[in-house]
Amino acid sequence: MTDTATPAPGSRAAKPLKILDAARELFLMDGFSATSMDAVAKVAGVSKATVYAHFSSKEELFAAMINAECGRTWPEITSAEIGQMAPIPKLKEVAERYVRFITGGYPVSLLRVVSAEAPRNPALGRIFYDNAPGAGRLKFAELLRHADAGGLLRVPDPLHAADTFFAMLRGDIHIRILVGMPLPSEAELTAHAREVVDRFLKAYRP
Amino acid sequence: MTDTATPAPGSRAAKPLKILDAARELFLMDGFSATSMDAVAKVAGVSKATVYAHFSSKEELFAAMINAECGRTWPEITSAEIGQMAPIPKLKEVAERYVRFITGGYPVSLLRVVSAEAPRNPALGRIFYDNAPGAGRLKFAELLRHADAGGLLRVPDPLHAADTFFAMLRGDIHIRILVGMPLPSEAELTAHAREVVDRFLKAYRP
DNA sequence: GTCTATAAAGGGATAGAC
DNA sequence: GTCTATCCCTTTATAGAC
Repeated sequence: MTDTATPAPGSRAAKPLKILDAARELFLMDGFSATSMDAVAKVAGVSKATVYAHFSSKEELFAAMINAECGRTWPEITSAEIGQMAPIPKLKEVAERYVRFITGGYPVSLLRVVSAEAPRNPALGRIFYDNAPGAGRLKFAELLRHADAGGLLRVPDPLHAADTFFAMLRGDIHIRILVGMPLPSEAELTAHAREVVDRFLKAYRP
Repeated sequence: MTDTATPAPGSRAAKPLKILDAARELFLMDGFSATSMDAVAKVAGVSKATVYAHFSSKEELFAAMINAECGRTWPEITSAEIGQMAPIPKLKEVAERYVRFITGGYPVSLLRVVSAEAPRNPALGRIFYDNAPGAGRLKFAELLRHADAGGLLRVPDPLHAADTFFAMLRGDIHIRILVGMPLPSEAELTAHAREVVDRFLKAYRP
């Protein structure tokens, strides 16, 4: 299974990776239909026949790209060092990280293309969901269960509370970014995250 | 200005409307790039040359369609009869309507195509935002200002609170639908709306 | 596996008749 | 305004040489 390791630049398996890189860049920027296999080949620095030697169709290349991106290790919104914090700083740190994460260009682009193709390829939507938002909510619900057990919060339905927490953090901002409106300033983002944590604590206070 | 009224089926201006109808159907289903002008002409029941006689390019037709859709009267989430209700039933009614609205196929499709084209056409994103989510939040913020004045809630930033309210209602559900996952049952939707209203009231209690 | 060259189909847009 | 027919380019995908 040496193929799964990152290959050296000159090695054989370097080309499929270059193709996937090019596919990511173009599909995420222009969407599925507006991206041509010619463009992918050009950006990858290979011939179009080589692209087809590794991915039998445009649909398959797109699916492979989405799978690869969803399989990535997403930034650890709820990481190990957070586990050691006290509950309230923990919430604040998660909020801060999540807001930064969802306003990043890359997750926005990924959501855009996945949602655009979802009517024709719901399987990819499911993969995206399970790996990105779905994974985060499960972890965070666990954190809320602990906060409940510790008596800090009263959370009868941790999964729904996790959804509410992240939804509040996305707020209006996420939709605005999705439709191409300008990003709020860093200060506004921080203020937003803090306000949301305060409201969330109040809403789930015992 | 007789052109602005709905023309009779046989009249001259009926064709531009048929073209716009076809454009809406196809663009919302397949996205901008995957929709061909041939298909629009076919669905509209006219020749392609006629399409170009009214809309000088594919981009212009798309923009005209988005403009027309955003200019529509959106369902009155905050309508006149709601204005007569007591504050809490008012919130519940708005919540119920909003959840039904955003889970409808049509608003989801519109958001999908607008967000997909937003990187290349931010002006359309702005039009969409100002007419749909943007208009709703302004109205609802007004409602919250009244609730604050009446002493029911304590809302220092009504606009942010309105964003929070709608974001909580979108919750995880909106993302799931965007990426093509199945809709929750009617009962789940109702339970969700009620839970959110309760949490919101608690979070903004004086 | 990788290339160049090309097939076969479909795309946006227009000319010219009525 | 509306049609038919067509131009010209791009697209996906493959054939065949190395």
